Amino acid sequence: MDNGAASAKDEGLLSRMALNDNKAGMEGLDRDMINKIIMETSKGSRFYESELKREHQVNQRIEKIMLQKGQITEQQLKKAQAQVERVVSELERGRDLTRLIVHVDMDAFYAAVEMRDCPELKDKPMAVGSMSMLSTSNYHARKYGVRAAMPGFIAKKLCPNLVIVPPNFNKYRAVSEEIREIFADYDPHFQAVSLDEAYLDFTDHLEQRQSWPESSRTHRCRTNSSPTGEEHIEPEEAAPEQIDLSPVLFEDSPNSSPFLLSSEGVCASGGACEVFGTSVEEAVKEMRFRIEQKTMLTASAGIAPNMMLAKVCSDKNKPNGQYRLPSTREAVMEFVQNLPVRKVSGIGKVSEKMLNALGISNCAHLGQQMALLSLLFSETAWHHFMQVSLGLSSTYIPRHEERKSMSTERTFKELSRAEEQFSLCRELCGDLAEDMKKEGLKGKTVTLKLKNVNFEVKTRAQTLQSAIATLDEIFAVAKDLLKTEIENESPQPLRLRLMGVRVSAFVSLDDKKPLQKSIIGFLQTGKTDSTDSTQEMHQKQEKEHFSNHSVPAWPLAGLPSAQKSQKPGEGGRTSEPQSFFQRAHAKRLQLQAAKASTEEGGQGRDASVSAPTDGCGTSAAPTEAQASTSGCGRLTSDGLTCPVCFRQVETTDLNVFNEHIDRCLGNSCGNPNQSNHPDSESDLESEAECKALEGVNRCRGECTTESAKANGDEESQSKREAQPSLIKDAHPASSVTGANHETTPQSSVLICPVCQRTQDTGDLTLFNHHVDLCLNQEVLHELRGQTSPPKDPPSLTRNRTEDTGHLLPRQACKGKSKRRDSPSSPNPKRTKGHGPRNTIDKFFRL
DNA sequence: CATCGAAGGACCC
DNA sequence: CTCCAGGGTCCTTCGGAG
Repeated sequence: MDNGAASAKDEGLLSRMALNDNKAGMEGLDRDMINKIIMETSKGSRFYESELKREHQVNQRIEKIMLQKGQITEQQLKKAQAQVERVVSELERGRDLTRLIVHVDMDAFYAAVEMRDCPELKDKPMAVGSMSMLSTSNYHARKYGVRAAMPGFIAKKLCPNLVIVPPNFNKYRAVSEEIREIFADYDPHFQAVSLDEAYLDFTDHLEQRQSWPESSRTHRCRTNSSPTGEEHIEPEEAAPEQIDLSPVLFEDSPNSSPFLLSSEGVCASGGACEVFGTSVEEAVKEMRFRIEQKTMLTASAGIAPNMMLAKVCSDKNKPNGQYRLPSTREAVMEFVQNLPVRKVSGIGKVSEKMLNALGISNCAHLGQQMALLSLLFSETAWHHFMQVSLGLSSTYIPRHEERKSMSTERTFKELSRAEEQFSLCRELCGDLAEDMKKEGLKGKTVTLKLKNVNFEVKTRAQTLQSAIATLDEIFAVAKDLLKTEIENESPQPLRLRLMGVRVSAFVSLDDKKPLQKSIIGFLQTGKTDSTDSTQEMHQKQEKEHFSNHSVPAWPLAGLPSAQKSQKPGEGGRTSEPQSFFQRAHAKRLQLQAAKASTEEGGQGRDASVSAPTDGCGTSAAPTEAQASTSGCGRLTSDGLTCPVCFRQVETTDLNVFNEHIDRCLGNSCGNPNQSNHPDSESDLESEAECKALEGVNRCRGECTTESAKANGDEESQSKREAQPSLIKDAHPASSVTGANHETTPQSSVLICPVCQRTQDTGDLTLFNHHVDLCLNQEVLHELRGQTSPPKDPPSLTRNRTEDTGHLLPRQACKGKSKRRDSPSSPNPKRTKGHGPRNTIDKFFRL
């Protein structure tokens, strides 16, 4: 093709194909050269054509939007502007700068782990992945333009010397466990985003930290020589007990006692000590320091008043650094003004391009164009944009909820023969069934995913009456779906390059009555930390889940075909009550913490954080040290040391070594997460158990899916029950729901999660009523700027319809406002207008 | 007319 | 020589069943 046409095409393609130097470690490279190579390598491939096509579609979307934009009248814009301003002030009113949210992110995680375990890789450009796809690359490789999500063969063109190491997830998982233990010390409710990333709320920790003696903020440098031989090289024969491997003072081990510290504090030989201050920065530094000491890997962190900002901040000083954004409106606004929209989590390539087309590239523009955006995008989308532009986002870190689906997919050369396709399908179903079994899942929907050699993806789903879980059951459905597709293509065979099977719409497996768990779970979370309550025991099976999805943020996922039709007057009534609920919970925890610390120096809850005298047994000592995978792969004269079995593996071949680790992990803890749910309430003696319990608490939702398996028969249901207060609204009609409600907390007592008082009733309706009242008061309290103490029971009848009050008053957690009953709202159930309108809801409306 | 399931996408890591 | 992953979540649109 001639240059003109080609370049024009490339121009558009670049946005999809070109490397985006969004990531750290890519400054100052010859981007043009790199892009040229990428293009030349891709040209003509099916993938390339596919991208071209998508690019085209995006362009059409943009054209459409531009067209709509052109038809907007002054009138409309003006009206929109007013509307926007209203929302802004509402959001502004709810701005919360009191929290200290931290986002931690390991640097080039997978690559770093591999480098740590194989020093030879240290000075070479390397990446983890395969010839077809890289997961991550080290900083050395990034200089060549090699980065995550880039196929290996292209990376090789950019950097012929690139070493590609196959990923070993089990190892990363093990390391991840280590850092999570540290995270838990600062926020037992932290949310793990992925193996190497997490959000933590440091607020409580900081509060307690203020009164900590210096000894509690002192940490020892590891004296072991690192495989990488980085810092102080030390004699091999490190301490026999490796006490020096673990930070001197910290919860889980006797080592953490100040006494021990002092004894070692002498820092006899080379064992230097680090003392950290009481500020957030210091606390975060300390955390990073500990991570490095323990795993020999570095992490970066961002400190800000909310999740979205923290995330952006953690990227600021990426390799091994941290950045704090002051908790003042001015600082936040200024920070946001210059923030490129693409940096915001949730705004990807497509969104960026569309916004760019509207002349919006940074958040300042975003704010300026809100009126326009509100007319061109869906409510969910523009609300999100609005929050971003104001530097607002969730200040409450939600724990992960239970998984919603499970799947397996595989890419292969080209598969056109039906028999092979069927057998592959069966194989996938088998794998999936196996995985599901591990977590005790059963689902009603089976989805078959197919991608042909032209990269066109197609999904076909079918929902059954009842949930299934076995190979045969899944295959029976998947097979039909596949068959239909094959027949559909008739004479022509399906030329597949990928096939996947997914199961969703989980239902509580086995005996457990679906419902109750959430209720009980919720109630119990109330006293989650009171270590003695027997309820604790049950709680592990329930996952409290405030239903909230406050997932990070997704702006215009689907295209927001500017529905200008969206009557402003009708708009989002949904508020995210959840936030209130969660806040109530959070607040409660805070109170407890405060109480605990004043009374006992934090014996119960947070023992892990504040207590050198931690009550959790003594067996812990070795835990941190030994568990450390950092010792892993330590090259010795004749091999590597397995971090799991601690045996020498006679090999220098990383792959062999990794396989060994896999085996060990497979045996010992096939499923670390689900393996230790303390079922007996008796043994809490060993620290290990304490930990396990703690893990249950904090992982609830994230990893306890198995024991807590999906509740409810349908998600809607589970959401509905998330909140006790809503229960009363449950439609009796729904047999399922109704039935579920019956399953009242048998042995446990009803304790109001808000006021903490035990309620003298077994009747959930009554109880819910009480909770509602409490909640309402709390909400009122907050809305009034807490000037007025809990006042009389909120008028349950009041109902101002006036303003279509959008957005929740305070922290608007990510979008999802448009749904009539925002799933994230504490009031999950669809209160179809009738019935006692949820009281919480009412509040939001005024 | 409100709800729901299916299909297609965007995004994240 | 080999020519772009896999696991998830959520949003939006659309059409048919209730």
